[in-house]
Amino acid sequence: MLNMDENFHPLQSNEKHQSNNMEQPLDLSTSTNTKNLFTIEYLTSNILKPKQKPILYYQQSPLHPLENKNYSLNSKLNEHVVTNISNLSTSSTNCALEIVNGGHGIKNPLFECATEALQIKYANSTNHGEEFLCGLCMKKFKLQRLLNRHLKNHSQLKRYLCTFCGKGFNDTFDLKRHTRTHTGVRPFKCGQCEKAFTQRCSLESHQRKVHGLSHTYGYKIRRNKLYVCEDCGHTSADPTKHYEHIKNFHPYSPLIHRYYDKRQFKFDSNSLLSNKTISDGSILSDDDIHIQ
DNA sequence: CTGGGGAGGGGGCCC
DNA sequence: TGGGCCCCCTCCCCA
Repeated sequence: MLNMDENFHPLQSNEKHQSNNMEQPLDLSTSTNTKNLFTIEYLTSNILKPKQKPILYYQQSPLHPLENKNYSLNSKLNEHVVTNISNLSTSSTNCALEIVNGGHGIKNPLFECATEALQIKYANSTNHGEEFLCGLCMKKFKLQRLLNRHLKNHSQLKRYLCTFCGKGFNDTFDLKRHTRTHTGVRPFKCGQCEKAFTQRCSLESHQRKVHGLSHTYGYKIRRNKLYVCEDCGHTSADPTKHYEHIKNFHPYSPLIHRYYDKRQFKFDSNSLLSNKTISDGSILSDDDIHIQ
């Protein structure tokens, strides 16, 4: 059983940053020679070596990749991006940067123009009857698109880059998961002790090994979805409360404009939001939420 | 050896 | 059909 933070209060900005524990974010600022800046050597030479345990949310400040300016909150960065979208679209860079993962990542500007991934894709995609075979590792897939995604795993060039450390991922969810190592967000809290984890499987492993608990889920059965605010760590099992939290505390979050996207919010049929009738200014109470 | 952190990779759903 | 997103299991590394 997970205990949601029933008395959530947003931390003050000076609480979110541990100045004595700050890593220097990767310099992704634009310049007159953007293409040279985004070389593989550049992107990999700045990856930070030492591991540092997160203490509070936000050890590092979210960085605007074009302007090389740090913001106290991810939502502040998003606010700036939103209000300066016209300037962003007319920037002088030859490689237009696209921010992903709520401002914590960027699309690798090298990915689209590089030919390596495409060469791998078209040189090794073979169809053997009902199966699709990877020519590099001989793995079989039921669908062409699963093979295509698998082929990207053979490329060292990653589609998405972390703005904190420059590490690359092919999946935005992997980037989001990785970002928690920088922000210190630990959504999965143990109900038996004070421990919290970045991944659900880590929590279940902890509960199984330390507390002797065993979950009742079958193999590969999906758990109840937990909505996580990657800005401040607020969690909720209720999509409506999650939406209201984002709207009230992070009004410039990109998620605000995607309430209709069922990949982001799965409202039930009784929810006002499911009918797209959003109530402005309504603040939901922070009830204690437990999920099995 | 054990527990925790982090990541790789595949399945599935929605846009 | 590809992209995006979320989830799962699994593995590896480290203290």
